Amino acid sequence: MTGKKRKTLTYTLPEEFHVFGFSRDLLAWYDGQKRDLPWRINRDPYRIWVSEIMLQQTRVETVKPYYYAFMEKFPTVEALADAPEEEVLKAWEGLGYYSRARNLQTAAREVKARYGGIVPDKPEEISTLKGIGPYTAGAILSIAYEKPEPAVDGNVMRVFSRLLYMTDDIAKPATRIKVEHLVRQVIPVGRAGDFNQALMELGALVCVPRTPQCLTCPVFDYCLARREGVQEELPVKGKAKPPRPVHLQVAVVRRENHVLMNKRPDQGLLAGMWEFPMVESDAETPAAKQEILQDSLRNRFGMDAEVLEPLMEVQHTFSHLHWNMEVWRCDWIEGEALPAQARFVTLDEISSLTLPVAHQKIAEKLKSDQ
DNA sequence: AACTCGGGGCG
DNA sequence: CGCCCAGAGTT
Repeated sequence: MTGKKRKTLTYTLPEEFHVFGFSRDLLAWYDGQKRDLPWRINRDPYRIWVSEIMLQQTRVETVKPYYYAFMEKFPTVEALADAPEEEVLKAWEGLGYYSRARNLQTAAREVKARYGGIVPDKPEEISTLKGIGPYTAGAILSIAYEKPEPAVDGNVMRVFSRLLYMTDDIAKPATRIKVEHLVRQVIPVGRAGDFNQALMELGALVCVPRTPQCLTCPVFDYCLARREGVQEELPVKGKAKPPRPVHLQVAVVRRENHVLMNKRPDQGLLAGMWEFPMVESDAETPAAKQEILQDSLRNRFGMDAEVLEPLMEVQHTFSHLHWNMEVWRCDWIEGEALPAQARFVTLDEISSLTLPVAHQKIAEKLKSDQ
């Protein structure tokens, strides 16, 4: 009965918002309750920038240790711009969404070359930098430069959907545009950065996804969803597609005390990271799996190897993929001319390469078995 | 507008 | 287990 399409809804701010009440009460709460976070010690645009990139789709507690290490290693735009790409990727290892790291360095080099190392403070300039989308542009401009720009992330979407009883699907891009227009109307002059952070802080600490803590909410009085008792039904969000299963045969090819590793292409999934060679296959029988793996090693690495026995199975789920990995112990037989992206390394050397978590699981087992 | 792109924490 | 996280780039 209920179709997917719905009449377009428009929202206006209740009168209370216009008399500074909402912004004043939210900021007062933020001034007293804000967390002590490492990117809040000053307003250095580069420090804010790095934090915002790391925080994309990533929790504060996860980011903290990476942030400390990253700022230690790359303290300035120039330090990041001049660093080897491999080192930047290594600093990102385990954090996920690795294109963030590559784009961040690309943008740092752009800032050094085109803007004299100064992060631009104009929306139309900063938005051209790789990895800086609508949210991150608004966050840097408001927090570092006090520009009155909205910074609408998942927290702000949730907070506003409840405040204004919005039933739009927050998974849709059009909804973010609506919320940006609404936020723009309530940014207090001179405190844009704190206000945007206060909205996010509220979403992170009080107006949380499940079981929002309305009794301690500083803007309880303004919330239309709470007024109707529907705060736990909001926001509306369409369901994501389940991850697609992928079956992989993985080779641990040993040659004396070395293991064959392969560097993934510099585009696409896990770009530029190292892995144990593997091949996608829906083969059913062990013999068929062994043959496919052996053929793949010959075709891709010009190598004869014997696929001996199963070592372990590894499951790993991404947002859109589910890897079923069957790992095989293999022995190198012959073949010396490895392609450029492949190397034999010792177990100790593996830890200096940048590996995705799924392959770290394999490396750990090899180390524990030796 | 839909898809790709990681990994972990929590109820 | 499903959901969500200070989203952006590509098609």
